[in-house]
Amino acid sequence: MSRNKVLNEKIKDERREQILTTALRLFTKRGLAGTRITEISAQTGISQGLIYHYFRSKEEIFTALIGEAIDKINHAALELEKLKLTAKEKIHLALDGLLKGFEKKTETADYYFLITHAAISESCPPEAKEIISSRNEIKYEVMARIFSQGQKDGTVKMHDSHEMAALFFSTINGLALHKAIYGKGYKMPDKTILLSMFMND
Amino acid sequence: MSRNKVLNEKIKDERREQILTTALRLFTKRGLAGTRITEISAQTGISQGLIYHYFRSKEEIFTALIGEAIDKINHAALELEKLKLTAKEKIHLALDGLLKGFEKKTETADYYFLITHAAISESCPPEAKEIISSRNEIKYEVMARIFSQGQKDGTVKMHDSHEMAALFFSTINGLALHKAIYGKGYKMPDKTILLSMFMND
DNA sequence: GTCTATATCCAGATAGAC
DNA sequence: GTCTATCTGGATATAGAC
Repeated sequence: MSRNKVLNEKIKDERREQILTTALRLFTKRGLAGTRITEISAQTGISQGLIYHYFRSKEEIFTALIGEAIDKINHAALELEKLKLTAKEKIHLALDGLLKGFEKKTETADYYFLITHAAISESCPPEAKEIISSRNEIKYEVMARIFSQGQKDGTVKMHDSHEMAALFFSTINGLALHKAIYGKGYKMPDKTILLSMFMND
Repeated sequence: MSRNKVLNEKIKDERREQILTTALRLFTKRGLAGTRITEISAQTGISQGLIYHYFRSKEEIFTALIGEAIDKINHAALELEKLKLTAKEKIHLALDGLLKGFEKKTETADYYFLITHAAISESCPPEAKEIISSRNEIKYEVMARIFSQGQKDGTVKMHDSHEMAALFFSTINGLALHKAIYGKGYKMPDKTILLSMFMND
Protein backbone atom coordinates (compact mmCIF):
# COMPACT_ATOMS: atom_id res chain seq x y z
CA MET A 1 0.00 0.00 0.00
CA SER A 2 1.39 3.45 -0.92
CA ARG A 3 2.06 6.20 1.52
CA ASN A 4 -1.12 8.04 0.53
CA LYS A 5 -3.25 4.97 0.76
CA VAL A 6 -2.15 4.42 4.32
CA LEU A 7 -2.88 8.01 5.22
CA ASN A 8 -6.28 7.85 3.58
CA GLU A 9 -7.11 4.72 5.46
CA LYS A 10 -6.26 6.48 8.66
CA ILE A 11 -8.45 9.46 7.83
CA LYS A 12 -11.24 7.12 6.90
CA ASP A 13 -11.00 5.26 10.20
CA GLU A 14 -10.97 8.46 12.17
CA ARG A 15 -13.97 9.87 10.35
CA ARG A 16 -15.83 6.66 10.93
CA GLU A 17 -15.08 6.87 14.61
CA GLN A 18 -16.13 10.50 14.76
CA ILE A 19 -19.43 9.69 13.10
CA LEU A 20 -20.06 6.76 15.43
CA THR A 21 -19.26 8.79 18.52
CA THR A 22 -21.64 11.55 17.52
CA ALA A 23 -24.31 9.09 16.50
CA LEU A 24 -24.12 7.19 19.80
CA ARG A 25 -24.93 10.31 21.75
CA LEU A 26 -27.73 11.30 19.40
CA PHE A 27 -29.33 7.86 19.23
CA THR A 28 -29.36 7.79 23.02
CA LYS A 29 -31.03 11.15 23.26
CA ARG A 30 -33.39 10.95 20.30
CA GLY A 31 -33.72 7.33 19.30
CA LEU A 32 -33.10 5.89 15.87
CA ALA A 33 -36.12 7.40 14.15
CA GLY A 34 -35.76 10.73 15.94
CA THR A 35 -32.17 11.28 14.93
CA ARG A 36 -31.65 13.19 11.69
CA ILE A 37 -28.74 12.30 9.50
CA THR A 38 -28.16 16.04 9.11
CA GLU A 39 -27.72 16.33 12.87
CA ILE A 40 -25.12 13.61 12.85
CA SER A 41 -23.25 15.34 10.05
CA ALA A 42 -23.58 18.80 11.57
CA GLN A 43 -22.35 17.69 14.99
CA THR A 44 -19.54 15.71 13.42
CA GLY A 45 -18.62 18.81 11.46
CA ILE A 46 -19.03 17.33 7.99
CA SER A 47 -21.56 17.53 5.19
CA GLN A 48 -24.49 15.15 5.07
CA GLY A 49 -23.36 13.83 1.72
CA LEU A 50 -20.14 12.62 3.26
CA ILE A 51 -21.91 10.43 5.75
CA TYR A 52 -22.90 8.23 2.84
CA HIS A 53 -19.30 7.77 1.92
CA TYR A 54 -18.85 5.94 5.20
CA PHE A 55 -22.19 4.30 5.78
CA ARG A 56 -24.92 3.16 3.42
CA SER A 57 -27.70 4.46 5.62
CA LYS A 58 -28.69 5.69 9.05
CA GLU A 59 -29.66 2.14 9.93
CA GLU A 60 -26.18 0.95 9.12
CA ILE A 61 -24.69 3.43 11.58
CA PHE A 62 -27.11 2.22 14.20
CA THR A 63 -26.32 -1.41 13.49
CA ALA A 64 -22.58 -0.75 13.67
CA LEU A 65 -23.05 0.82 17.09
CA ILE A 66 -25.11 -2.08 18.33
CA GLY A 67 -22.38 -4.46 17.29
CA GLU A 68 -19.77 -2.34 18.98
CA ALA A 69 -21.81 -2.05 22.19
CA ILE A 70 -22.54 -5.74 22.48
CA ASP A 71 -18.97 -6.72 21.69
CA LYS A 72 -17.50 -4.40 24.29
CA ILE A 73 -19.85 -5.56 27.01
CA ASN A 74 -19.40 -9.23 26.20
CA HIS A 75 -15.68 -8.83 26.02
CA ALA A 76 -15.61 -7.23 29.45
CA ALA A 77 -17.78 -10.01 30.87
CA LEU A 78 -15.65 -12.78 29.40
CA GLU A 79 -12.42 -11.18 30.55
CA LEU A 80 -13.85 -10.88 34.04
CA GLU A 81 -14.82 -14.52 34.04
CA LYS A 82 -11.32 -15.59 33.04
CA LEU A 83 -9.67 -13.93 36.03
CA LYS A 84 -8.34 -16.18 38.77
CA LEU A 85 -10.61 -14.84 41.47
CA THR A 86 -13.43 -16.03 43.66
CA ALA A 87 -17.00 -15.45 42.49
CA LYS A 88 -17.44 -12.89 45.22
CA GLU A 89 -14.44 -10.93 44.01
CA LYS A 90 -15.68 -11.08 40.44
CA ILE A 91 -19.10 -9.78 41.38
CA HIS A 92 -17.56 -6.94 43.36
CA LEU A 93 -15.33 -6.14 40.42
CA ALA A 94 -18.21 -6.21 37.95
CA LEU A 95 -20.33 -3.84 39.98
CA ASP A 96 -17.40 -1.57 40.66
CA GLY A 97 -16.48 -1.39 37.01
CA LEU A 98 -20.01 -0.74 35.86
CA LEU A 99 -20.91 1.84 38.48
CA LYS A 100 -17.65 3.73 38.05
CA GLY A 101 -17.94 3.46 34.29
CA PHE A 102 -21.42 5.03 34.42
CA GLU A 103 -20.16 7.61 36.85
CA LYS A 104 -17.26 9.02 34.94
CA LYS A 105 -18.25 8.84 31.32
CA THR A 106 -21.75 8.58 29.98
CA GLU A 107 -20.57 6.56 26.99
CA THR A 108 -20.76 3.29 28.88
CA ALA A 109 -24.27 4.06 30.05
CA ASP A 110 -25.16 5.05 26.50
CA TYR A 111 -24.04 1.67 25.18
CA TYR A 112 -26.30 -0.09 27.65
CA PHE A 113 -29.18 2.15 26.79
CA LEU A 114 -28.66 1.70 23.06
CA ILE A 115 -28.96 -2.05 23.33
CA THR A 116 -32.09 -1.72 25.41
CA HIS A 117 -33.54 0.72 22.93
CA ALA A 118 -32.81 -1.66 20.06
CA ALA A 119 -34.14 -4.68 21.91
CA ILE A 120 -37.40 -2.99 22.73
CA SER A 121 -37.92 -1.33 19.39
CA GLU A 122 -40.02 -2.84 16.66
CA SER A 123 -38.57 -0.40 14.17
CA CYS A 124 -35.01 -1.46 14.79
CA PRO A 125 -33.14 -2.65 11.68
CA PRO A 126 -33.30 -6.42 11.15
CA GLU A 127 -29.52 -6.65 11.06
CA ALA A 128 -29.34 -5.08 14.52
CA LYS A 129 -32.05 -7.42 15.80
CA GLU A 130 -30.01 -10.27 14.42
CA ILE A 131 -26.90 -9.18 16.31
CA ILE A 132 -28.89 -8.83 19.49
CA SER A 133 -30.59 -12.18 19.29
CA SER A 134 -27.37 -13.97 18.50
CA ARG A 135 -24.95 -12.24 20.85
CA ASN A 136 -26.76 -10.36 23.61
CA GLU A 137 -27.34 -13.43 25.75
CA ILE A 138 -23.64 -13.95 26.35
CA LYS A 139 -23.35 -11.50 29.22
CA TYR A 140 -26.32 -13.10 30.95
CA GLU A 141 -24.77 -16.52 30.66
CA VAL A 142 -21.45 -15.33 31.99
CA MET A 143 -23.04 -13.72 35.02
CA ALA A 144 -25.22 -16.75 35.62
CA ARG A 145 -22.10 -18.92 35.69
CA ILE A 146 -20.40 -16.57 38.13
CA PHE A 147 -23.43 -16.55 40.42
CA SER A 148 -23.55 -20.32 40.19
CA GLN A 149 -19.90 -20.53 41.16
CA GLY A 150 -20.58 -18.31 44.14
CA GLN A 151 -23.47 -20.46 45.26
CA LYS A 152 -21.18 -23.44 45.47
CA ASP A 153 -18.84 -21.70 47.88
CA GLY A 154 -21.75 -20.23 49.81
CA THR A 155 -21.12 -16.55 49.14
CA VAL A 156 -24.07 -16.02 46.78
CA LYS A 157 -27.73 -16.33 47.68
CA MET A 158 -29.57 -19.44 46.57
CA HIS A 159 -31.89 -18.33 43.80
CA ASP A 160 -31.96 -19.50 40.20
CA SER A 161 -28.71 -18.21 38.74
CA HIS A 162 -30.27 -17.15 35.45
CA GLU A 163 -32.95 -15.17 37.24
CA MET A 164 -30.24 -13.51 39.27
CA ALA A 165 -28.35 -12.60 36.11
CA ALA A 166 -31.53 -11.13 34.61
CA LEU A 167 -32.11 -9.12 37.76
CA PHE A 168 -28.48 -8.03 37.79
CA PHE A 169 -28.67 -6.55 34.31
CA SER A 170 -32.17 -5.16 34.81
CA THR A 171 -30.81 -3.20 37.73
CA ILE A 172 -27.72 -2.12 35.81
CA ASN A 173 -29.95 -1.04 32.96
CA GLY A 174 -32.16 0.93 35.28
CA LEU A 175 -29.13 2.76 36.60
CA ALA A 176 -27.79 3.38 33.10
CA LEU A 177 -31.13 4.93 32.18
CA HIS A 178 -31.19 7.06 35.26
CA LYS A 179 -27.71 8.21 34.40
CA ALA A 180 -28.66 8.93 30.80
CA ILE A 181 -31.53 11.07 32.08
CA TYR A 182 -29.89 12.95 34.91
CA GLY A 183 -26.30 12.93 33.66
CA LYS A 184 -23.78 14.36 36.04
CA GLY A 185 -26.54 15.25 38.48
CA TYR A 186 -26.90 11.64 39.57
CA LYS A 187 -24.44 9.89 41.81
CA MET A 188 -24.42 6.12 41.48
CA PRO A 189 -25.50 4.22 44.60
CA ASP A 190 -22.92 2.56 46.82
CA LYS A 191 -22.18 -0.89 45.49
CA THR A 192 -22.75 -2.44 48.91
CA ILE A 193 -26.47 -1.72 48.61
CA LEU A 194 -26.71 -3.54 45.31
CA LEU A 195 -24.58 -6.38 46.58
CA SER A 196 -27.09 -7.11 49.31
CA MET A 197 -29.47 -8.47 46.66
CA PHE A 198 -27.03 -11.11 45.59
CA MET A 199 -24.60 -11.90 48.40
CA ASN A 200 -24.98 -13.65 51.73
CA ASP A 201 -22.53 -11.46 53.56
CA MET B 1 -77.69 18.36 27.00
CA SER B 2 -79.85 16.44 24.56
CA ARG B 3 -79.96 12.71 24.28
CA ASN B 4 -77.78 12.74 21.17
CA LYS B 5 -75.25 15.06 22.68
CA VAL B 6 -74.78 12.72 25.60
CA LEU B 7 -74.37 9.77 23.28
CA ASN B 8 -71.90 11.65 21.13
CA GLU B 9 -69.88 12.63 24.15
CA LYS B 10 -69.73 9.01 25.12
CA ILE B 11 -68.56 7.95 21.68
CA LYS B 12 -66.02 10.70 21.72
CA ASP B 13 -64.63 9.64 25.08
CA GLU B 14 -64.43 6.04 24.01
CA ARG B 15 -62.66 6.87 20.77
CA ARG B 16 -60.21 9.00 22.68
CA GLU B 17 -59.49 6.13 25.00
CA GLN B 18 -59.09 3.70 22.11
CA ILE B 19 -56.61 6.00 20.44
CA LEU B 20 -54.64 6.48 23.64
CA THR B 21 -54.52 2.76 24.36
CA THR B 22 -53.20 1.99 20.90
CA ALA B 23 -50.75 4.86 21.00
CA LEU B 24 -49.34 3.80 24.37
CA ARG B 25 -48.40 0.42 23.01
CA LEU B 26 -46.92 1.88 19.83
CA PHE B 27 -44.95 4.62 21.55
CA THR B 28 -43.44 2.00 23.84
CA LYS B 29 -42.43 -0.19 20.97
CA ARG B 30 -41.37 2.43 18.44
CA GLY B 31 -40.84 5.69 20.28
CA LEU B 32 -42.49 9.01 19.51
CA ALA B 33 -40.65 9.72 16.28
CA GLY B 34 -40.85 6.12 15.10
CA THR B 35 -44.60 5.83 15.50
CA ARG B 36 -46.65 6.71 12.42
CA ILE B 37 -49.97 8.36 12.88
CA THR B 38 -51.30 5.97 10.23
CA GLU B 39 -50.28 3.04 12.42
CA ILE B 40 -52.19 4.47 15.33
CA SER B 41 -55.26 4.93 13.19
CA ALA B 42 -54.95 1.53 11.51
CA GLN B 43 -54.56 -0.32 14.79
CA THR B 44 -57.37 1.65 16.35
CA GLY B 45 -59.49 0.74 13.35
CA ILE B 46 -60.23 4.26 12.17
CA SER B 47 -59.04 6.53 9.40
CA GLN B 48 -56.03 8.76 9.88
CA GLY B 49 -58.11 11.83 9.25
CA LEU B 50 -60.24 11.04 12.25
CA ILE B 51 -57.30 11.11 14.61
CA TYR B 52 -57.15 14.84 14.04
CA HIS B 53 -60.69 15.17 15.20
CA TYR B 54 -59.55 14.06 18.63
CA PHE B 55 -56.01 15.35 18.85
CA ARG B 56 -54.24 18.24 17.21
CA SER B 57 -51.08 16.28 16.52
CA LYS B 58 -49.09 13.19 17.33
CA GLU B 59 -47.26 15.19 19.98
CA GLU B 60 -50.53 15.98 21.69
CA ILE B 61 -51.36 12.29 21.96
CA PHE B 62 -47.95 11.69 23.45
CA THR B 63 -48.32 14.52 25.90
CA ALA B 64 -51.74 13.31 26.98
CA LEU B 65 -50.28 9.90 27.70
CA ILE B 66 -47.43 11.34 29.70
CA GLY B 67 -49.90 13.24 31.84
CA GLU B 68 -51.98 10.14 32.33
CA ALA B 69 -48.95 8.02 33.23
CA ILE B 70 -47.55 10.46 35.74
CA ASP B 71 -50.91 11.06 37.35
CA LYS B 72 -51.65 7.39 37.80
CA ILE B 73 -48.27 6.66 39.32
CA ASN B 74 -48.36 9.66 41.62
CA HIS B 75 -51.88 8.86 42.66
CA ALA B 76 -50.90 5.32 43.59
CA ALA B 77 -47.90 6.59 45.56
CA LEU B 78 -49.93 9.17 47.49
CA GLU B 79 -52.68 6.69 48.27
CA LEU B 80 -50.09 4.27 49.56
CA GLU B 81 -48.58 6.90 51.79
CA LYS B 82 -51.95 7.75 53.30
CA LEU B 83 -52.61 4.21 54.50
CA LYS B 84 -52.38 3.56 58.22
CA LEU B 85 -49.50 1.13 57.98
CA THR B 86 -45.88 0.88 59.05
CA ALA B 87 -43.21 1.92 56.58
CA LYS B 88 -42.18 -1.70 56.20
CA GLU B 89 -45.71 -2.67 55.26
CA LYS B 90 -45.93 0.17 52.78
CA ILE B 91 -42.69 -0.80 51.09
CA HIS B 92 -43.82 -4.41 50.83
CA LEU B 93 -47.11 -3.26 49.38
CA ALA B 94 -45.44 -0.95 46.87
CA LEU B 95 -43.14 -3.65 45.56
CA ASP B 96 -45.93 -6.18 45.47
CA GLY B 97 -48.21 -3.87 43.56
CA LEU B 98 -45.55 -2.89 41.06
CA LEU B 99 -44.18 -6.37 40.41
CA LYS B 100 -47.61 -7.90 40.08
CA GLY B 101 -48.74 -5.00 37.92
CA PHE B 102 -45.82 -5.56 35.57
CA GLU B 103 -46.47 -9.26 35.64
CA LYS B 104 -50.09 -9.34 34.64
CA LYS B 105 -50.54 -6.52 32.23
CA THR B 106 -47.83 -4.78 30.28
CA GLU B 107 -49.70 -1.49 30.42
CA THR B 108 -48.24 -0.56 33.79
CA ALA B 109 -44.74 -1.32 32.59
CA ASP B 110 -45.47 0.70 29.45
CA TYR B 111 -46.41 3.74 31.51
CA TYR B 112 -43.11 3.58 33.35
CA PHE B 113 -41.22 3.15 30.15
CA LEU B 114 -43.04 6.01 28.46
CA ILE B 115 -42.02 8.44 31.16
CA THR B 116 -38.44 7.27 30.96
CA HIS B 117 -38.50 7.62 27.21
CA ALA B 118 -39.84 11.15 27.47
CA ALA B 119 -37.41 12.13 30.20
CA ILE B 120 -34.43 10.95 28.23
CA SER B 121 -35.53 12.28 24.87
CA GLU B 122 -34.40 15.61 23.53
CA SER B 123 -37.09 15.45 20.88
CA CYS B 124 -39.91 15.13 23.37
CA PRO B 125 -42.60 17.83 23.09
CA PRO B 126 -42.02 20.82 25.40
CA GLU B 127 -45.45 20.38 26.97
CA ALA B 128 -44.55 16.84 27.96
CA LYS B 129 -41.20 17.98 29.32
CA GLU B 130 -43.08 20.55 31.33
CA ILE B 131 -45.37 17.94 32.87
CA ILE B 132 -42.40 15.78 33.73
CA SER B 133 -40.36 18.51 35.33
CA SER B 134 -43.28 19.73 37.39
CA ARG B 135 -44.86 16.46 38.47
CA ASN B 136 -42.49 13.54 38.07
CA GLU B 137 -40.60 14.20 41.29
CA ILE B 138 -43.63 13.48 43.44
CA LYS B 139 -43.23 9.73 43.50
CA TYR B 140 -39.59 10.11 44.52
CA GLU B 141 -40.51 12.38 47.38
CA VAL B 142 -43.23 10.06 48.61
CA MET B 143 -40.90 7.08 48.62
CA ALA B 144 -38.16 9.09 50.31
CA ARG B 145 -40.60 9.99 53.09
CA ILE B 146 -41.61 6.36 53.49
CA PHE B 147 -37.98 5.23 53.67
CA SER B 148 -37.31 7.99 56.15
CA GLN B 149 -40.20 6.84 58.28
CA GLY B 150 -38.83 3.30 58.22
CA GLN B 151 -35.41 4.46 59.29
CA LYS B 152 -36.89 5.95 62.42
CA ASP B 153 -38.39 2.64 63.51
CA GLY B 154 -35.26 0.78 62.48
CA THR B 155 -36.71 -1.36 59.71
CA VAL B 156 -35.05 0.46 56.81
CA LYS B 157 -31.32 0.67 56.14
CA MET B 158 -29.56 3.88 56.99
CA HIS B 159 -28.71 5.49 53.67
CA ASP B 160 -29.80 8.86 52.36
CA SER B 161 -33.54 8.45 51.83
CA HIS B 162 -33.57 10.34 48.54
CA GLU B 163 -30.80 8.19 47.15
CA MET B 164 -32.77 5.15 48.21
CA ALA B 165 -35.84 6.44 46.43
CA ALA B 166 -33.79 7.05 43.28
CA LEU B 167 -32.41 3.54 43.49
CA PHE B 168 -35.87 2.15 44.12
CA PHE B 169 -37.30 3.64 40.94
CA SER B 170 -34.17 2.94 38.92
CA THR B 171 -34.62 -0.70 39.77
CA ILE B 172 -38.32 -0.60 39.05
CA ASN B 173 -37.61 1.06 35.73
CA GLY B 174 -35.03 -1.55 34.86
CA LEU B 175 -37.59 -4.25 35.51
CA ALA B 176 -40.25 -2.41 33.51
CA LEU B 177 -37.86 -2.25 30.60
CA HIS B 178 -36.98 -5.89 30.88
CA LYS B 179 -40.67 -6.65 30.88
CA ALA B 180 -41.30 -4.42 27.88
CA ILE B 181 -38.59 -6.30 26.01
CA TYR B 182 -39.30 -9.88 26.97
CA GLY B 183 -43.02 -9.61 27.63
CA LYS B 184 -44.65 -12.69 29.01
CA GLY B 185 -41.36 -14.55 28.74
CA TYR B 186 -39.99 -12.80 31.80
CA LYS B 187 -41.06 -13.62 35.32
CA MET B 188 -40.57 -10.82 37.81
CA PRO B 189 -38.09 -11.55 40.59
CA ASP B 190 -39.26 -12.44 44.06
CA LYS B 191 -39.85 -9.27 46.02
CA THR B 192 -37.76 -10.53 48.92
CA ILE B 193 -34.62 -10.19 46.79
CA LEU B 194 -35.36 -6.55 46.04
CA LEU B 195 -36.32 -5.89 49.64
CA SER B 196 -32.87 -6.90 50.81
CA MET B 197 -31.50 -3.69 49.30
CA PHE B 198 -33.67 -1.55 51.49
CA MET B 199 -34.66 -3.41 54.64
CA ASN B 200 -32.74 -4.53 57.70
CA ASP B 201 -34.63 -7.78 58.14
C1' DG C 1 -68.52 11.85 13.51
C1' DT C 2 -66.27 9.70 9.82
C1' DC C 3 -64.16 8.99 5.51
C1' DT C 4 -61.21 9.89 1.11
C1' DA C 5 -58.31 12.79 -1.35
C1' DT C 6 -54.81 16.11 -1.41
C1' DA C 7 -51.42 19.72 -0.15
C1' DT C 8 -47.18 20.45 2.03
C1' DC C 9 -43.11 19.64 3.96
C1' DC C 10 -39.00 17.50 5.27
C1' DA C 11 -35.66 13.90 5.65
C1' DG C 12 -32.98 10.23 3.42
C1' DA C 13 -30.34 9.23 -0.22
C1' DT C 14 -27.99 10.15 -4.91
C1' DA C 15 -25.27 12.62 -8.55
C1' DG C 16 -21.79 15.11 -10.03
C1' DA C 17 -18.34 18.85 -9.51
C1' DC C 18 -13.95 19.87 -7.27
C1' DG D 1 -12.30 12.50 0.24
C1' DT D 2 -15.41 16.22 0.42
C1' DC D 3 -18.89 19.38 -0.85
C1' DT D 4 -23.39 21.38 -2.97
C1' DA D 5 -27.45 20.66 -5.37
C1' DT D 6 -31.14 17.76 -6.35
C1' DC D 7 -34.38 13.85 -6.58
C1' DT D 8 -37.68 11.16 -4.35
C1' DG D 9 -40.58 9.18 -1.05
C1' DG D 10 -43.22 9.19 2.75
C1' DA D 11 -45.53 11.17 6.70
C1' DT D 12 -48.20 14.96 8.87
C1' DA D 13 -51.86 17.59 8.62
C1' DT D 14 -55.89 19.79 6.09
C1' DA D 15 -60.09 20.17 3.12
C1' DG D 16 -64.18 18.84 1.81
C1' DA D 17 -67.76 15.29 0.86
C1' DC D 18 -71.09 12.21 3.18
